[in-house]
Amino acid sequence: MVCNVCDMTFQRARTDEQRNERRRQILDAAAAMLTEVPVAGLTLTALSRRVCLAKANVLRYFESREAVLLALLEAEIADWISELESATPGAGTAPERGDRLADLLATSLTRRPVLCDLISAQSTVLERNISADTALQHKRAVLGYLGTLVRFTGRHLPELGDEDAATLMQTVMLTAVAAWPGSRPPQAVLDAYAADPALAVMCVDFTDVVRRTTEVVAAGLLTRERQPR
Amino acid sequence: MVCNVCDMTFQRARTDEQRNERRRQILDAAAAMLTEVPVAGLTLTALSRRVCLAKANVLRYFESREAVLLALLEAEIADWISELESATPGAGTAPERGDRLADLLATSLTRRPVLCDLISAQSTVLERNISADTALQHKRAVLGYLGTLVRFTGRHLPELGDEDAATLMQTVMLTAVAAWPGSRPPQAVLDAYAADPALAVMCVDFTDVVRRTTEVVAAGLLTRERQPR
DNA sequence: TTACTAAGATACCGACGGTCCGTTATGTTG
DNA sequence: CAACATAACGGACCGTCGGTATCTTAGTAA
Repeated sequence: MVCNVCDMTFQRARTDEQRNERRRQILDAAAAMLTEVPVAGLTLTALSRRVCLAKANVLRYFESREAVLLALLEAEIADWISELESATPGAGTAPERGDRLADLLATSLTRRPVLCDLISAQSTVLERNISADTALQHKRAVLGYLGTLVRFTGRHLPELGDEDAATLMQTVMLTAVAAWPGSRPPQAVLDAYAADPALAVMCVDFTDVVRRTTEVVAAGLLTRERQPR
Repeated sequence: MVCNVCDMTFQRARTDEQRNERRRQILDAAAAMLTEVPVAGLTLTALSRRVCLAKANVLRYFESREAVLLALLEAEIADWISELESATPGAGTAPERGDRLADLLATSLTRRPVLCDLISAQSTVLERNISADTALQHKRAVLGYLGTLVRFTGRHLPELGDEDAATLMQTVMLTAVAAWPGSRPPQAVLDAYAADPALAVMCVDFTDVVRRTTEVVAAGLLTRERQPR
């Protein structure tokens, strides 16, 4: 199946380098598809068609559909973090810096729908059908990224201790995960929301929720910092 | 298929009352199963076996598998709220009442794993495969419950305005949804967590996260209340 | 007793994730 | 250049999923 759509420079991957290239192609295709369909809608058949490979051959490179998505998640997190790291903390009072951090997190997450989709599907959908080995490896990777995020937070709000910085980041991530409109309801339902003013509340703005949560939690933690119980 | 396990007092539901009884039996069975398997693992076949009905007959009472779970979700929320309503606000400073509210929410949610499972699966899993009509009806019901929860919060922390009470409850629910260990990883993975101290962090305590988030967010909102930007 | 209606049971559908096995491209050796 | 060994590949296939169509039969009313 020589594909004239995909840029297959070789038909059969025989060296390690070529195999890595195949993995990358699969991940790229998955990422592209996730901009069109929700995580649950990404099927192996469709993915394999996209990379011009038979389904069995996708499973040759990843132990399961979930393993593909988990690998993609790690790549997306790494990319996001490297974007965050390029932002310098800046000056101002602690609340001001908290607000700026809130804005930075909210807008950068909003710009990465694929990442948000994957994170929010992580516990419910992804961590099934995975060998214990893969799961552990993934967890270790995520743990590393979490540490980086906490240090990042600490650099922006040094008045928070390590523990509170971790709490802040944890709360923000949890909120983001839950507030992400995972897979949007069908259009008919959205239309009905728009028609009924009472239901408009249902359409929470993701960016706004994440920003507000970060601001408020940072404020709460800073308050407690000053006057510990 | 006359079942000697289920308490089928009639074989064929012919009156409205009997049909409601069937619906209740189905919901009860689903609730019981959710204490054993995660939402994603509750299959129509298993559910129908449990209520001693053919699969097609379960779908006679609910438009789809998701509709069953959505109906169960509403029932569980209603039950939870009626438990919350029975708690009286009590006295003390605002932060003290905030902490008590945090504890109340955290412990009551922890005691309701089925509710947490369903809420956390709501956007990702449940709101698919539902007619627009059912979706709207469900959303309206949830909206009503949310309003009750916000009023409940306002009664415990009257110094928060309506808007901040809503923000608090929203954040708490979002955090709870995301922190809920949806469907637990396989036992082998859990064992490995226990073995590796660095991975122990992964086992966040749900009750603790919800309690802390509520406390901190309440504190943050109260701070801003006193000194609006 | 008979006839009608709707609840229940059965067979089936397409799509899913995943596996098996025969085929063949491709680098290596004579 | 030809023969070979190997492993990437393709496609047929499996069991299970949610859901539908259709037939059977229980329960009621005439």
